[in-house]
Amino acid sequence: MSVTEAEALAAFAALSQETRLAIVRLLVRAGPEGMPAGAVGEALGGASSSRLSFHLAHLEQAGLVRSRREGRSIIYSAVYPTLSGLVAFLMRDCCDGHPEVCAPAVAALACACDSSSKSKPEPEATNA
Amino acid sequence: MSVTEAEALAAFAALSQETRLAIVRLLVRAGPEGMPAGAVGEALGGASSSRLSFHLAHLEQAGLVRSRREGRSIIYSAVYPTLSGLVAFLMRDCCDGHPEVCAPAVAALACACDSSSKSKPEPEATNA
DNA sequence: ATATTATCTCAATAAGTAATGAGATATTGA
DNA sequence: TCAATATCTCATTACTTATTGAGATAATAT
Repeated sequence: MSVTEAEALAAFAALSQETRLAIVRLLVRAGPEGMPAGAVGEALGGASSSRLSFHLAHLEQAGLVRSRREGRSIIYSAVYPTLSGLVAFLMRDCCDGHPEVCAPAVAALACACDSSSKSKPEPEATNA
Repeated sequence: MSVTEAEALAAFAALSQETRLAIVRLLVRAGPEGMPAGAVGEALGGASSSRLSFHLAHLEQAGLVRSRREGRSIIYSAVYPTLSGLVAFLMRDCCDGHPEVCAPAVAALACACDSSSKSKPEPEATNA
């Protein structure tokens, strides 16, 4: 759950690239089960295999995604705890001296996660 | 409050550099009033003025900080709505298909912002 | 074993980003 | 106006990162 500065830097760097940000968004939406590299490439509109592999490896090294082999495919999935930790890292700093600025961020989250944060207080599955 | 993909990419790129991340954290803690460029440089342990100016300009272009002239100093301050929007951007994607993964993120925020999110449901001051 | 599918690895090239140092601009006080 | 303070701008150099294409590795089916 806690993210070091080095980890945050790596994660931000990974997220600051168009292809990688698209991959992360795609995998986050794909859910914990993830999807094979080939499907990611197709969804991105045909990225070359080497390029795709490069970005997936970068994301994996940054801890934003993970992979597992399944048959002849390699399935990639988002690592939700890293995303949560990144948010916590930013907000922790944010709150440190001026808690009042956190309200809007929490409000934004509460809005986006309306059904989960208000109706489903169930224990998390993939959090760190 | 809404952040486009291009804005998110710019913000992530800005946050992925050690000096700039340190600046943002410093300014976020400095509060809405901000602090002069020179003080930022000193707090960072003596960065050259050109280097500091370069990074501050980068952050300002990414919408993470803003500046105003005050006497002979230029005061920089964090733009909280961009940070909130960035969080909302990530979480919006996160929630889109799998709301259950948001719970940990919200919990992390609620924990970090305990006093503000639970005791002070006052209207936000700097949100977009 | 061989062919096929799926993905990774490597080397080369191209492009973008950061640090440095010199100098320019703006504000204030003598 | 002149000097001092505070910060920005520009050019150079060094470093890092992304793309491409060829080829290697792993798993499966015939």
